Formats: sequence, C-alpha cells, structure tokens
Amino acid sequence: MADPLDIPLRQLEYLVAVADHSTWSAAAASIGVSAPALSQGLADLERRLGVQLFDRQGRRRVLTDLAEPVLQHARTMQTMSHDLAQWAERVNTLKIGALRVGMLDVGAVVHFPEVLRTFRSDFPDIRFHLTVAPSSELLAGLRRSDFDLIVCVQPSETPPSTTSTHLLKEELVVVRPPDTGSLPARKWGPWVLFPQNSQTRSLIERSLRDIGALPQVVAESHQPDVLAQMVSLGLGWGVLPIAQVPSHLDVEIGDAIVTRNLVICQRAGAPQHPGVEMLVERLQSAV
Amino acid sequence: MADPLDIPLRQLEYLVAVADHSTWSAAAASIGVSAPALSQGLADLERRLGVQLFDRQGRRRVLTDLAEPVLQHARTMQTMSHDLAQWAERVNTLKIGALRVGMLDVGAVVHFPEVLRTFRSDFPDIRFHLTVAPSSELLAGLRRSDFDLIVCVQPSETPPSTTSTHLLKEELVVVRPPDTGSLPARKWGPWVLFPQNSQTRSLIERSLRDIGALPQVVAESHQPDVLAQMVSLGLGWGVLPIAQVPSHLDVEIGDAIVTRNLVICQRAGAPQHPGVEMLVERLQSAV
DNA sequence: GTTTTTATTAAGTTTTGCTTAACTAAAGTG
DNA sequence: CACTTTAGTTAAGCAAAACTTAATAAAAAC
Repeated sequence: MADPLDIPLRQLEYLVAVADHSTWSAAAASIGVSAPALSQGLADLERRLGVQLFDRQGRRRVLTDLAEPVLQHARTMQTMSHDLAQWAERVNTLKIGALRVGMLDVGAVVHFPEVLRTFRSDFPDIRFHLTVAPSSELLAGLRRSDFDLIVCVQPSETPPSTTSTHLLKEELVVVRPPDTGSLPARKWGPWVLFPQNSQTRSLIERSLRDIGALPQVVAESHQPDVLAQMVSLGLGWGVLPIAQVPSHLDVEIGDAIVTRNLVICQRAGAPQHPGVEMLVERLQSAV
Repeated sequence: MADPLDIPLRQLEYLVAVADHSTWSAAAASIGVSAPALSQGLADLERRLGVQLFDRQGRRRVLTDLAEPVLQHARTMQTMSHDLAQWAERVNTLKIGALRVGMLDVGAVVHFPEVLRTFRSDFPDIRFHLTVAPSSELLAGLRRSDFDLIVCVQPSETPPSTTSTHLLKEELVVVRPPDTGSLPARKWGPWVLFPQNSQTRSLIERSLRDIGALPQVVAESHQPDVLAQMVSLGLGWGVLPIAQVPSHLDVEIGDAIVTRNLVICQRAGAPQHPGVEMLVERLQSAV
C-alpha cells in the first residue's frame, strides 16, 4: 500500500544505473550494491508504478519504451539532488566552488572573450573553470550537472529541466575554394562540414537541401579553422560563421545560407551558483 | 555518514508542510504523521545538509533565509513526483485523465476561443478542463501541478522548473470617461485598475510612472468588463487590452501605453499529458 | 499560579532495504 | 552432450531507518 508519490530516490538511481550499463550486475557493482538489492529494488519500482519497465531477452533485461519517460524523470531528480548537495556544500564551507562554464568555441573566442576576461578580473574570488566543447557535449554536461551555465547553439528541443534564453543570431556563409566561379546550387560541393552529431550540422544540412545542393560530405571536424584550411586546400566547400573564417586563407566567401541562434542554458529549478546571475547579465549586455 | 545525495523525499515533504502551516503540529497532522516523526525528520534533514534551516521564536520554529532555496527544491521535487505518479496512472488505466488547461480571461475569450472549440471537437476522447483565472493564480497552480498547461502574462521571473514560450504581444490602451479632453499626463486619473497582486498591474504602474501620471487608484477588479463599466460611469480611468473594452460602452480610447506578452507555460522535465503538445501547436499557429 | 499548547527526547516497535546463500535458466565450452 | 560460466531471481536473516506512544521541557494563555 505504498504511496506512489514516495518513490525512493535509490530506486531511481538503480534505474539510471541499469540504463547506463550493459548488465544488471555491472550496474549493481557501479553503485556499490549487491545484485539482489538492485533486482528487488527495480521489481519494487515496477510494482509501485504499475507500469512494465523491463522486457526479457534471453537472460538479459532490456528497458521497454514505457521506461523512457521514467528514466528521464530519474535523471532529472538525480541532477537536482546533486545540485542541492552542492549548494549545501558551498553554503556551509563558505568556499563557493568554481563557477563551471561551458562554451562553444565561437562564444569563447569570438563573441565573449572580453566578458570572460573582465569577469575574472572583477571577481577574482570566484574560482572559474571554462570548458570549450561542441554544443551537444555542453548540453549533456549541463544535464549531468557538470556545468553551472553554458553558451551553445539553440537545440531543436530544450532538454528536460533546463531553460534557455536567447543571446544572439549568427550567420553561416558558404566558403568556397579559390577560383570556383558562380555555379548553380546543385553543382556546389563536395562538402567539408561539422560532424554528423553536431547541432549546427543538422541546420546546415537542412539549408543545403532547401536550396538544392547535394550534401555529399568528404571531411568532418568540429574545428572551424581545420575546416577552413581544408577548403583553402581545395578539398571541398564549407559552411562556417563568418567570424571563424581565418582572413589570411585563400578562400572565397559566398552567401549566408544558415542562421543559428546562440543561447544561454541553465538548469531550471535548482539552487544556483551565485556567480551565474552576474555572468548571465554580462553576457547579455555584451551582445 | 549518510550520502547527502540521498535525502528522503519524505523529509522534503515535511519541510513543505512546515512552510505551509503555522505550527509544526498542524503540519504533521496535515500529512498524517505524528509530531515527533516530523521533528526528528526535520532535525535529520538539517543535519544532512549541514545548513541551519530553522530559528526558534519562543516555542515557535521559523524558517531561516537559507531554508528558502531548499524549500524551492523540495516543492519542485514534489511536483515532479506527483507528475510521474499521474503519468503512471494514465498509462496503466489507459484512461488518460483530463487535460487541465489554465487561461487568462483574454486568452480564453478573445484570442483562442476557436482553438479551444476545435480542439475539443477534434479530440472528443481527450477529457478537457479549462480554468480561467488571473496569471498569478495560474502560475501557482502550474507549480502545484494543478494544470498541465497555462496561457498567462509573461512573469517577470519564470518560476523554477517551468518553461515559457512566447505566444503574442498585446497592447493596453488608456480608457477615459466620456468627455475628458486631452490633458497632460500628470493630470490623468484617478485610476481603476487590475488588483495589486496582478502581473499586468505592475506593468501598468511602471508605465504610468514613466509618463508622469500619478497612480492614484480608486477601484480594483480582475474583470476587465467591470473596470470598463466603472470608467464609463466616470469613476476613473482605466488601462485595458483594446479587445476587452466593450464597444457599446460610452468611453474614450486613448494611447497604447503598455505592451504585455502572453506566453505558454509548462512544467519542465516532467512526463507530459499527450494532449499538451498538440494544443501548444494549435495555440501557436492561431496567433 | 495553573492549565494549554508546542516542540523535543526517550523507548519500543514496525518497516525497509540490505546482505549472503541457494536456485533457475540461458549461453558458452570441451 | 555433459559441464561450466554468467545473469538474474528468490529466500532467509539481519541491521538500520522511520514511525509510534509516553514522558519531558518550556513558552503562552488563563
């Protein structure tokens, strides 16, 4: 007769562990608990919710589709607990931990280097840790509570339990190898683009398709300078933020064909690092 | 040596109960538990976090400022658990519960009556419950999980664990009693406005102050038609959405002095009612 | 001063959640 | 094929957690 509202966090932890490991034994080991404990806990969770969360495949257990929303819930709850613990830690040691910021390369290098510099010199007491990475990694890290704040490309869907606020629009232009005259769009390419899993890549592909260019891709990199270099070597065509096309390279700049939005993302509904608010303000007024 | 990550939801429930009742005994009774249980639970919570959450005032206990973020956290966790339980209920009874929508009057009556009507007739199987109320009540209800979706005035600060997406802008115009010629702004008034605690009221007051009008208020109501009526009776001046000034009334329409944004708010990171997405789409395309 | 009300402490009991050990069944091995 | 290994479950026992009632302390009311 257990109240369905009171699902032990521990059981949610089991679910996450099971989702992240190939076998239940491994999952159990990863959180330092015996296999039966995990098995019983998950059986109890299933019973509490009254929803089938697992199927059997031979002697292996796999998550059902129905388990997906529960897993999302579990991850969110876990992150929130983590944030609370960290907040408490900060409060009672009075040593506020590092402000962990994640930024897309273009944010750190082109748009906000000054903001970062002045922020650090204005608040020398706030320890600071900047991670530059692709948007998708930043978003995953934010969800896992690796960051207090990130600046990334606006995702097609804001991940659960995070909020995003608009910062600025950015135009991406076609970058051609030298001496490639004006061709019809269907003759453009081949392409040198950001990797498959990248936020920006999907934006680019959609635009290319819209204007009739065949997205035949011959090289990939997360680094715009690398892509630009490849274009100047004649390997293919690129689509890059204007600001990230090195001016010394011998390439031709074409039309702007994609607009992407840079946004600030934070976790919603969690006690925040005191520096977050100030940094957000400065980022917004720097646009 | 308790892991700070694993704070029992029950203890968070105690905290919320204590915040919502004047005495701890009442709080304990409200959640069907003995007073000592609550006392011990909260002592344990305080110990776990290592943060002082309560002060003594005579024999009464009051929350410290530090307790505020923890309380926020607790409320959010509670709402999320509630949503999960409800989702499970929906899934295993296959009777998806009513889609609970909250709307500001102007949303239900002026902007989206057609959307509501067609939505209901297109999905007769989705039980539907519409609540029309002021924005602040809607927001509080959303937080408490009373609604799956609300349409309200954009709050100055989005409450924790909710997301808001823009719907439309609305102009509020000055509404004068008949035969009040053009006066300088400082001679305007007295005023007949939305109540003190209203979202729109604060927007209006700021604007009035900006243009130099003294906000002397002689009457208040949440109902625009009531306000308009009062204006036509010569009781004072109003500030209302144009669409909500009844055309048959004998009043003069002045300048638009305030812009307010209507937004859709949902809870972030919670399993959703399947109807939410469809309704959001229709609302957005109806703008 | 006496009585009520509010919260805490103490002692005892139930419930929960874990462990180890025994068991079932699928998959790999000679 | 028998035999071992691996994955997960069931069973039994035990320790910790969380609740109960009863007793205690102290502020507020009378």
